[in-house]
Amino acid sequence: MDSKYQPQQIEEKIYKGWEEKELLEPKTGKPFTILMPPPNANASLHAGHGMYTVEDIMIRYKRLMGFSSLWIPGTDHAGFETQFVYEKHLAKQRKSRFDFSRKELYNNVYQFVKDNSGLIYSQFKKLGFLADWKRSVFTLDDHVLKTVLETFTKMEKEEHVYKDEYIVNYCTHDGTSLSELETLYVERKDPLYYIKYGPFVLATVRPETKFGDTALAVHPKDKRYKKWIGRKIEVEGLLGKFKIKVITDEMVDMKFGTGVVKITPAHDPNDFEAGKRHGLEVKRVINLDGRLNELAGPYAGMKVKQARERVVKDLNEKKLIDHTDDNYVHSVTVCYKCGRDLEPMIVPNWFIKVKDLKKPVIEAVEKEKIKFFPKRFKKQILQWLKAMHDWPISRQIVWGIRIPVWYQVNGNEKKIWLSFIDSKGQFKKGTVGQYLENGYTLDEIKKGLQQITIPIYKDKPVKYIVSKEEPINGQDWIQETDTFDTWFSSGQWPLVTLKDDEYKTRFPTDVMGTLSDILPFWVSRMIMFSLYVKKEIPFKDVYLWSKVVDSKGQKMSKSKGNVINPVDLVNKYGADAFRASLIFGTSPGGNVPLAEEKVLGMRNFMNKIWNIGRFIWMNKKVTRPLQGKQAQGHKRVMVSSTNHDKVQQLQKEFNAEKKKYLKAMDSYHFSQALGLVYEFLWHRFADYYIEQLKQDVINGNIEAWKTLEEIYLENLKMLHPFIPFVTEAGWKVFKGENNSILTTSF
RNA sequence: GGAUCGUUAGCUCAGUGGUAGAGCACUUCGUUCACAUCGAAGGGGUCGUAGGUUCAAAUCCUACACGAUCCACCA
Repeated sequence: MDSKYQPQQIEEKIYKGWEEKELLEPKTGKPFTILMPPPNANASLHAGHGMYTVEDIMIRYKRLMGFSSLWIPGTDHAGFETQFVYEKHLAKQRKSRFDFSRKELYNNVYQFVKDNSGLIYSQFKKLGFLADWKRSVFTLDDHVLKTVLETFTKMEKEEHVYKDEYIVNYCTHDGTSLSELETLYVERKDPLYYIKYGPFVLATVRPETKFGDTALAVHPKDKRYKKWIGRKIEVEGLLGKFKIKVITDEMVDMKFGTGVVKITPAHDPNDFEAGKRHGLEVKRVINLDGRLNELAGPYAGMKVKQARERVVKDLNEKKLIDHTDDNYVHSVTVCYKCGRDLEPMIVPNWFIKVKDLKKPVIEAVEKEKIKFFPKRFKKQILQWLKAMHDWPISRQIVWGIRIPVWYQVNGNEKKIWLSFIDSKGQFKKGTVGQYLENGYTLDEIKKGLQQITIPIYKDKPVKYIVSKEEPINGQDWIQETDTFDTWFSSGQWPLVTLKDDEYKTRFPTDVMGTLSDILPFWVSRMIMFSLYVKKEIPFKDVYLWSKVVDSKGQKMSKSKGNVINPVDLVNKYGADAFRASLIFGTSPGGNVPLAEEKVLGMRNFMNKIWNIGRFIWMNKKVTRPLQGKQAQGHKRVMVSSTNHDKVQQLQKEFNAEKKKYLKAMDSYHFSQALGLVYEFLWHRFADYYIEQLKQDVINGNIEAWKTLEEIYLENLKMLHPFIPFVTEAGWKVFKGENNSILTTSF
């Protein structure tokens, strides 16, 4: 045995040994199952992934408790995220997604992901994860597609799905609508213009949307404007005179601005809601490309910001601006990827009605059929579930699962808008009818198709069918180009990871571990899908682990430059030290500061563990039968009553430690459990008992030696879930190279 | 605006009615004898503020201050 524990030399070998002996796979016993939260397929390890250690701790602990532990890994295609990364990659080659048909683009991204995947698994192995890698599931695997499409079909049939125009946050640069998760808010100072509007003055930061105004609103209790309510007023605007109705709505804040608001349903979420309440016309003036359209007259074709400047300039010239407040601070919704302002836009979207679907979810959480650790997250998820509104599931990107909806072309030629690349490589944009008339076949259009957009025609909607396969008379149908929101597929994770017969034995799974950030987006949806499809909860417990932050408690981000690469730390100090530093002295659901000094401290602990074993091992030889004077000395030690008492005391102290340990482990108090063993092994077992019994052990006191060995090995087992490598290495020293700590039990 | 969490040693954080703790940092001493990636000893905190409950409060309650996060709003 080396006097220093050197993880670099043995970790890889140990892991290989587990693989060769098939110890990553479940053994017989009562089932215990965890589904690994799927990281992005093309991701590489970041500090946050380190917290997966918590699941490894559970898996290994249960294995040692005699359970049939199974940890199923997987990767996520991460739609928007991955396409974004790929597009940046394209940009370097001075290309964009508009240079490709959706089919080409999809295949390219697929290849890109394939080329970059697998890395994270090798890094997970480096961390020692005891997952059954052979069972890895990718969210675009055939059987996953099958399940996801079936779920959608079922939902559509049972009327949980609808298509509607909806106001979404739309990034005109990335060309897609964004989920709540993908939006950020930034505080910003923008001029607030007080515009003369007929008899009123009203405040707005977005004068360029005034061409889409379809009403003015005041608060019902606002006495100042009582005489105008319900009347149509005449307004002199930039495009001449027009009439507009004055309505009342509670949403108007009398104290803000002048208390009069313009309602622009097509370009503001609140106005959209108000428009619905009052049955107002929805007048779109900004197109999806971020430019004003023909309703804006001379401003048509201008981008939003440019149009705003021109409109303000022209309003000023016509003396239609009363005054401007230049110190107005408000928060603006921006794209979390490109940082540009998001445009509230009317986009046809597929929705899931959540009202009925979320009911059983709320019930399951309230009745604690699913428990949360730490407990406070129960409140959080309930709050979110209650506020949850209909879920837009379509995304205008290609990297994902294409929505299995087919629109009828025949009779709708003028209603179906699309873009495609023709056989000569020319980019085309317009209605399908326009190109069919010009001699294109539907096949050619489909081949080079990029995107189709079908507005809602309320009087005569475009007919569609839901079908996993292309309808037989394919000539007449064209498939939706939108893909599902990533959460739509990852939300079905528990429905696609187990084998059919395992749903009888391993479902619901035991624990779902994840970061509290995605509790609403992911966890609640997994519960929802599972209850809908399987009529059963997907997991019994939810464990929310900590967010890994830097040593000052700051979130790690590239822009701050405080990103710590876990791989470097593992190479330097060993996987055990890294793992222990994420668990030792931390609490779940909070922050874990990751600092090199802490990892170093834990590395020292690993070395201590190693050297305790080394001391005991080195003295094993001495306990052989002794002769002559030695034997006399030996005998004398054997009968020493003080030492006998010490041994008994040690045994007693250990029993108490183990009891506490088991209690902590069973209640997910991993930090406590590790701290307990740390304190016992180092400061009681080594600093006190070994020092006290040292001479006796060296002299060959069998009772003392035997007790030290037994208790040491027991502590290795207890530590094994946290620090698998050093404990396995120590175990092999005592039990033989071919033995594994994983085959023992408590 | 609503909610949740936090505020404890120089730093990062455990501790949840009964003698204030850990890691790192700091001071002093000790190297052949398992480990200097070590050991021994020590300094350092009126546990955010103000009230209350209690024989007893860092811990329970109330209010406030500050910070973090989530949700909503933001014309």
